[in-house]
Amino acid sequence: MVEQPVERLLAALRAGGARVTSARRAILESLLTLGAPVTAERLAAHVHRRRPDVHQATVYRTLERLSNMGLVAHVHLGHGPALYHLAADRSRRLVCERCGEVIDAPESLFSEAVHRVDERFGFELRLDHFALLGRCRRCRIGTEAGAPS
Amino acid sequence: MVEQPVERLLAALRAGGARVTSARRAILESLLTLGAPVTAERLAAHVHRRRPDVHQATVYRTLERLSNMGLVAHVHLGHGPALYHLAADRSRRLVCERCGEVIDAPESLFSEAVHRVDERFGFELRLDHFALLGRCRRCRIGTEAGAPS
DNA sequence: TTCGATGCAAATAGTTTGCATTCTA
DNA sequence: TAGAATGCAAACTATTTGCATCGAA
Repeated sequence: MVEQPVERLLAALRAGGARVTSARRAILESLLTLGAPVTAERLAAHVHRRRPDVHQATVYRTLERLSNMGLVAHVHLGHGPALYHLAADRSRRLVCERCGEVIDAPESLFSEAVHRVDERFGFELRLDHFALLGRCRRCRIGTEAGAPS
Repeated sequence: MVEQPVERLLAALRAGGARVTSARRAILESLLTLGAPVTAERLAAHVHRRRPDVHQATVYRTLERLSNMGLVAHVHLGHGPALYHLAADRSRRLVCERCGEVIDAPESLFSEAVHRVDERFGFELRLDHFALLGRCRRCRIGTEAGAPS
């Protein structure tokens, strides 16, 4: 939404041993401008408007690189494409499997469950990796049958 | 593992208005025999051993039908294929994103979080739809960097 | 005897990869 | 100027679909 420190991200890239290219700059600018979790395709389309030469494959490769460096993260929605967002974003995404609405829920709602799983199984739950699916307020009313996907 | 009431599942199918075919019988028998969450491919391979004529597409269509009827459910592991299992199984799967180990955790561990999400957002969380990713006891030791997928 | 189910092949969606070329550090 | 990053096309994986045929109810 608002202009953000692209330079900080680029510096982090460089610090991590990666190279700062114009394609990566454009991709990060778009990611910041869009401001919300986006599919690789939507991100690529946005980048394309200014830089038609930047290929989809580069977007994927850049997102992978950024993921490995911990700068961006992605969640899977099941059948659809993954959603990418800046890793600084600590909220959990509740996604309605019916209408697609995305709700940002604070991490803290799940901290107890995460703790219990750790205690019981020694398993470190990472809820940021996947979307948390379910039904939003509107969709759970009057729709008992026929769960998709 | 052990022999199970295939007939009960077939009866449920019939009761739901679906037809009982030899392909569906074979698929359900395999699903019961395998006894654990399986990919469509692995299930199809198992079915193939006895019934080489049953096509992959039929396995997918049958799984979809069974899902719609609530008899089976599936979880997504991210990049890989979905895992299908009998819906009667109420446990949640913790999947190590590093070594792939699958841990069955009781639903109850998450009931509080589910409740809180409901209270706060009116959102009905369905944790059975996705695998819960993280790191198992072994893998979280000595591996701080480089989270895959 | 009528639709639902199937087999087959082909299409599709999303993502990855090989390779020659380009550009950053 | 070495090696990382890119563009492009092609491969790939998981899944879906169109269509003619078959078979359960």
